[in-house]
Amino acid sequence: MAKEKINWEDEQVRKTYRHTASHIMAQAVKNLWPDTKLAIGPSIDNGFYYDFESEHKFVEEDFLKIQKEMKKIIQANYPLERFELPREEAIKFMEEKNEPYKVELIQDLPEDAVISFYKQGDFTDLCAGPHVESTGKIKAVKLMSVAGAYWRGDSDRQMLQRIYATAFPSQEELDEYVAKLEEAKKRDHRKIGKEMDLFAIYDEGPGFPFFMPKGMVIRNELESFWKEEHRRRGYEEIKTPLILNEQLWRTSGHWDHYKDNMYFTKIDDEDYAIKPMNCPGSLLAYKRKMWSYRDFPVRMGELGQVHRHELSGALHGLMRVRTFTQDDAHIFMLPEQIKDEVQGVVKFIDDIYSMFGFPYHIELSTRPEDSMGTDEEWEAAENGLREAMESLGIDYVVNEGDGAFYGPKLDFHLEDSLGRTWQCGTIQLDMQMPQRFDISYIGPDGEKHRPVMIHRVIFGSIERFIGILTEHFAGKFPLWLAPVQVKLLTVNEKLIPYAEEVKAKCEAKGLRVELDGRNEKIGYKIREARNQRDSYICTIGDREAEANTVSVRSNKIGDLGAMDVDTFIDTLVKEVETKAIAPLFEAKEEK
RNA sequence: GCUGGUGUGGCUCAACGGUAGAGCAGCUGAUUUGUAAUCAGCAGGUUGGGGGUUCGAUUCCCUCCACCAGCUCCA
Repeated sequence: MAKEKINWEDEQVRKTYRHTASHIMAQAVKNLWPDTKLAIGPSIDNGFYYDFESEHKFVEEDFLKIQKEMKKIIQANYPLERFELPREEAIKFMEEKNEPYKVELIQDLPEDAVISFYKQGDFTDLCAGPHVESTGKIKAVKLMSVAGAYWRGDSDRQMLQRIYATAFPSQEELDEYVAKLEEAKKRDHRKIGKEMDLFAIYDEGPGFPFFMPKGMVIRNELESFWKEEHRRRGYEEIKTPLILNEQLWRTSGHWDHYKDNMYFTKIDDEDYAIKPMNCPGSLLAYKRKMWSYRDFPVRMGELGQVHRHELSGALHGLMRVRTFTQDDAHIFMLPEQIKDEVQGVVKFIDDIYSMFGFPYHIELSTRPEDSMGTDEEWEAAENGLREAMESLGIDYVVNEGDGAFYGPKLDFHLEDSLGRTWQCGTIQLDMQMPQRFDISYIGPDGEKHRPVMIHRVIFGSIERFIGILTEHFAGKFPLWLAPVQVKLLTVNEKLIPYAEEVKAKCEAKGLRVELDGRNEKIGYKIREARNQRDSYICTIGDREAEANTVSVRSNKIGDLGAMDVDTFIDTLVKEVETKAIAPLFEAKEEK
């Protein structure tokens, strides 16, 4: 059978294919609800969407109906025909079709733009292309979800209905994708957090997470690790208060640029604010004494808890909360030290992310509309970041207008289980706050000069980073972070004394160990330990007690068989010390 | 904040215009157990909050809150 070959690995091929699918979906929706107005319908990472305005509220029950209509269009195998129109005719064409969004799109095209359309059957859409030759080429489509989306991404404008869908060259590949999605949902940190009892968020405090004992283990390990890594790299640690007076926030510019995200309070009739960022506190700490250029760079680290009033609809488990701890640091330095310092932090972040095997990408966020400072200052700061990146030879994408109000930044984005990206690390170059707080150092000339300041985080926030870790490892954390490193299960009560001995040996070596000596069947205890994702589950029966062994199962690589207790413990200690993400044991041969 | 959806005991879910039911977890007892659930009993919910319609609402309506998806925003 002559099967047409599609190079699905090619991103451009996938995009073209799904873009055509999006036209088919638009046509189907127009067929079923002719009053619908069309906005835009691009392909995206794992599929495509189309934005509609319609009296009809699309619900999931409509999906089958739309898919059926799409099937008809696919079977009709309409060719996709491209044609171009001059601007005025193009506008007239879409006005006649009563498509105001399309008219607006055309009007906003540059004067010299080629205005092209694609026609399939009796459906025509404004489109730059390209497309596959005919609708029959599309083999498998599935509508995924419907959600609101602002026209042109502007929250002041009309909200449209966006239907998300995906398309694949075969039903098998589509099914595989859907199955993969289902699997990914099981790694959701909110689900695992509940199952493993790591953290919880209650109605009493939306966006204000509670960390339970097992979650605290992870958190404390991360923080100790963080402190150690920073000591090694020449950082000093400070702690600044959660509440500081309003004047400070006026000085810092937060009052003018960040007020909507802040919480306020009064003390003795004076106005105070709860800190949404740590930098003003750090600046006060800097100002406590005179600094010499010889002191630079000064690196002041702080695990600083901040509170931000995030929009209710934006909250998401530990990923976006209203209070979180930033693993912050502020670096004060000479202008000529910018490049080295930025590069140092980029490498620092890369070291940490690589250690966990996290894939990430970097974005350079430039000046936002609501910001302070002059164009020259911004340009200098943006160039500073650019140069540091370019001489490191690391790729980045530019995210226009997404910088902090005080400076541009390099953002490090990590992925969650569903491929959504979350900004974690960031390096922000600040030319503003040093001025606003009038900080200085004494240069070699004996005169006062203004230092440059970097704000930076590695994890981003402890909370978000734990969310990413949880999803990446599906709750099977690297041993050094695992809440329960060793779970001992006794086959019967007579074995408890031996199990206690093993437990004491583990504890003596600093391992987190739990003993389940309950009068339950071994299968029951194993099931529970596996559901809790305990790292090493050790079964202890008469055989083990006699030979001074434990029978071990790793939550990552499965059954390891019986092994000598001391060997087992020593290997675990090594696994913890090296912060390995995989067991140091060999997986046992499959029978 | 916006659009749409959801909200039943600790967890996962069922039911219904006539004042809620199961499994798991918990507790008690029996079972002393060899690699993903031993058996029995007990206890646990004014069905997210408030208001309305109704003889009667958890079920219908309104409103607030929270959660989910997406948008906007962001560590």
